[in-house]
Amino acid sequence: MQWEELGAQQCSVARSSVVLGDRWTLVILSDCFLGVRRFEDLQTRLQVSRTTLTQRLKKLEAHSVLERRAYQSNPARYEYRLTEKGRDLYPVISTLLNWGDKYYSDAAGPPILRQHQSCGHDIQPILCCPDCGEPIDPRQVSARKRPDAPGFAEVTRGPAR
Amino acid sequence: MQWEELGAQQCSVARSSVVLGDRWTLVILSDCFLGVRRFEDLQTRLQVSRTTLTQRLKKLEAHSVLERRAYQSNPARYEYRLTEKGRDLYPVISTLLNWGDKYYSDAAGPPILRQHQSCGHDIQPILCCPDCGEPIDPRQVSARKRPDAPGFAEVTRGPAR
DNA sequence: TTAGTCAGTCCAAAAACTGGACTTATTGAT
DNA sequence: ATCAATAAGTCCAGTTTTTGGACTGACTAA
Repeated sequence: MQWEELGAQQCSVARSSVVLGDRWTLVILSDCFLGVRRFEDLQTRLQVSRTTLTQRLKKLEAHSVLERRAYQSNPARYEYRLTEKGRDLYPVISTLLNWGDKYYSDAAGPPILRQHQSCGHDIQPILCCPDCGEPIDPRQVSARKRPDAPGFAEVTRGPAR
Repeated sequence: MQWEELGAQQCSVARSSVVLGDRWTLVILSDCFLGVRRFEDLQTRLQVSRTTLTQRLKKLEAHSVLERRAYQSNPARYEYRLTEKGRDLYPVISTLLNWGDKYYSDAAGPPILRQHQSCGHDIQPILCCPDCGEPIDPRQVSARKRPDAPGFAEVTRGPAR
């Protein structure tokens, strides 16, 4: 299956992966959330090849995750800013950061600290239920296909038949 | 820069991307959270090439995100289960699902519904502050480098100098 | 006049991904 | 007893992506 065809799948993660699913995109976006906006800064900080960076930025722009805008002319220079759709990825980047912090940071702690301005604490945001407000325990969430949604192949469960 | 070298970066998202950053891994994990455990089921549902699926499962196992375990012998057959580290990715998959639901689902709504058993509602989990309990507004979270962490190149900000 | 900045493009080599055929061991149906 | 099916892969040659590094064009500052 080709990259783009994945988007036809009946699954929001698959559709999202068309845009986000590669080595660099999430890292680029993470830098965007830190305020990095320029080609040169991204390239220097991430050590990604210029060709790949160009392609990723174009793709993110094409999908309206980033907006390319001139910050000067003569010569024209551009910067990349998160759109609203891009800013809506904050929870994804943030939870990914939590996971990386938990499993891949060294003894001295996470390399980047996040402070909640409202309450002043350094935090790692957690998932909560928007209805009852409780922290989410994954085992308490059951997923089911929308009844009328066209489907995936059935899942084999349990021990061998 | 090569794939694995990315892990040496001083950023948890970069480190996480070594494991998760490709077309297939997030989709595979999403299926794992839906209870899919077998090679054949993953291959059929996702239409990923067998070679790539093999490689991804090996990688996820090597990073202790999935555990490969025999569910029968003669002939030996294996299934893949999320480890605790794998289950800790639930927030990432879940927020990714939210984003895909918001921007890529058709008029009939998201293809997969999630119900919170504790309160009975169909939900899309949101990020909250573990300290004050409030829903997170990204603009209220400031990120800074841990003072003693070895660093990235500085960021260029504002208009041209 | 020269060097530096910035946002890219261009290239050939290397790495990753593809579909499909094949393997091995077993069970269930004719 | 034979045949087809199931399951978890391996193997291969061809295609697609990614890479590092050199290069470009329009400026600015020394």
